[in-house]
Amino acid sequence: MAGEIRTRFAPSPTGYMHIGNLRTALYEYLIAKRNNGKFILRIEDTDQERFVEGATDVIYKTLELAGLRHDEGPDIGGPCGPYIQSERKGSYMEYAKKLVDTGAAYYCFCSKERLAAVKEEIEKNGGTYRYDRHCLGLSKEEIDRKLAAGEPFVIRQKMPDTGSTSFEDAVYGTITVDNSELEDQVLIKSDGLPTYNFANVVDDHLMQITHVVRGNEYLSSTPKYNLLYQAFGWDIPTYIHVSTIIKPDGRKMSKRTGDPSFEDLLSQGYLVEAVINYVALLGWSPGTTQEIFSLKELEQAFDIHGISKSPAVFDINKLNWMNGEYIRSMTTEQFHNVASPYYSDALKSSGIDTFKISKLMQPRTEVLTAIPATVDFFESLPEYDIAMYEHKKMKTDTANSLTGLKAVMPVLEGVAVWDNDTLYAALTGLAQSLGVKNSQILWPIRTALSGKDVTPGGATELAEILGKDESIRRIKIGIDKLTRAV
RNA sequence: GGCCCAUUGGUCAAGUGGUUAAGACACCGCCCUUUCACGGCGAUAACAGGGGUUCGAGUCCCCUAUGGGUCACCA
Repeated sequence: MAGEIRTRFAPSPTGYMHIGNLRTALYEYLIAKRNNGKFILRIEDTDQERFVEGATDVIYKTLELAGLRHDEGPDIGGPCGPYIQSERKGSYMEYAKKLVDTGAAYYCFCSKERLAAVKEEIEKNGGTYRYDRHCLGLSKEEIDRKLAAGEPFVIRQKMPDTGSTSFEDAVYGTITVDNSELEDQVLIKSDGLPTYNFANVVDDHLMQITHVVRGNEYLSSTPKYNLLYQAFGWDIPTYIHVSTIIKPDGRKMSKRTGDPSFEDLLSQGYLVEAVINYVALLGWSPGTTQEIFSLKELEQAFDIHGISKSPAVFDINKLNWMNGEYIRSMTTEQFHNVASPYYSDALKSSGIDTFKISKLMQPRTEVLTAIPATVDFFESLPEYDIAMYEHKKMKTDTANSLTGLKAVMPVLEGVAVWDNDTLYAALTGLAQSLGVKNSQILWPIRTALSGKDVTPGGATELAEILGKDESIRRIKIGIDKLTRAV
């Protein structure tokens, strides 16, 4: 383990994996892989009040779906277990007491009521509340007496009275904060469990984490962590703080405002690979113009240097494009596999060759969920307005559409092989012999076949898929409609 | 409010004192074309503002503005 790069993903189980979390996990995974290191999963569940049933399963499932395999974790074990903080609670108190012994921490018996009162008083006068160190001056005897009497207590970190604390961040550089800004934060809560701030440091050390990746909301508490590392005499990890992912309106992505989680995106028709690729590039640049990266390629290319400091807007447009790129790079068979669930049962049992539909759909699909509404007309001809036959650029109107469709009938009846090429040759031949533009024949047919103004493929492609009988039936319907109107 | 951080086109972003300030998405136009897409070509569009330092500043320093974070026995 010595000398090895070790990163960790340390979510608290809330039951919702938002995109920012996913990106953090991804970066941690990539840093580990890039350096032949280990990627560790640790569950931070020290907040009993926020416990959510089944939430850890969401985490396992997401990592697995995303392909971010961890090397150590609650489900697979490892040399630094247990990997669930609530199962490690015994050791935190021990470490906190070590700090008490060296004077880097102290017992505090202040009630929440007293703290609240002090805070209210200070804020009433426009001041900034910070714990007033009421218990710092307690004598040894007094402390022992209170402890023996079973009084509830917390353990607080003692911040230096003077000077300042600096730390290095791989993204933001050197950051210095005046020690007077630092509060004597709680390390051990009155329920005996550690706070996140403390458990995090202890566990990162015990698990020999070398690179800590987290959201930059932790930037301001990092000096306190450094002080803890120093008090213990432990090595300080490389900090990598990443910016937030925001929405076009500038607000943070959140579950509350209905923003999609990783799983939501998948169910909205995005491919895992595309989401991973997109998220990797949200806040990181490879320094080249390459944009399409498989996870394997990211493992090779990822470099901390390319992480950006400023927040990134989650742009669904670009994700759409990227999803389309992934779809287009598939083989037809692969696309057919992912598209098939979006074809209705009725369509699949209609005798229509859905593989041919997939062929047409592949270059036209960005998001899988758009498929049903695009192919519905294959299943049954929708009601449509004959105004659709009028098209300026195609030089069609209801009158010449009607004559066109009538002229088309015998050609279709007589065609030898019912496929796109043959049909196209026959119909353009017809147009030529009639002295009209191809579009004047093909546009009315496409309209009659689909009843839609936009279709995935042209008249003859649709005709091939619909088959001779159905195509002719639909064209007759078109002729009827037009005849009644003219 | 104190402290910390950020700011290159609408969006993602390259850029580490000397560039005509890349590339991509979106948008717009043209080509291809049996609609739509795909593909190809092209156009519009940016260093937040002001002071310095320097022969020279998107790059370094200061101020201002705007945005974000943080100030819990939450993580």
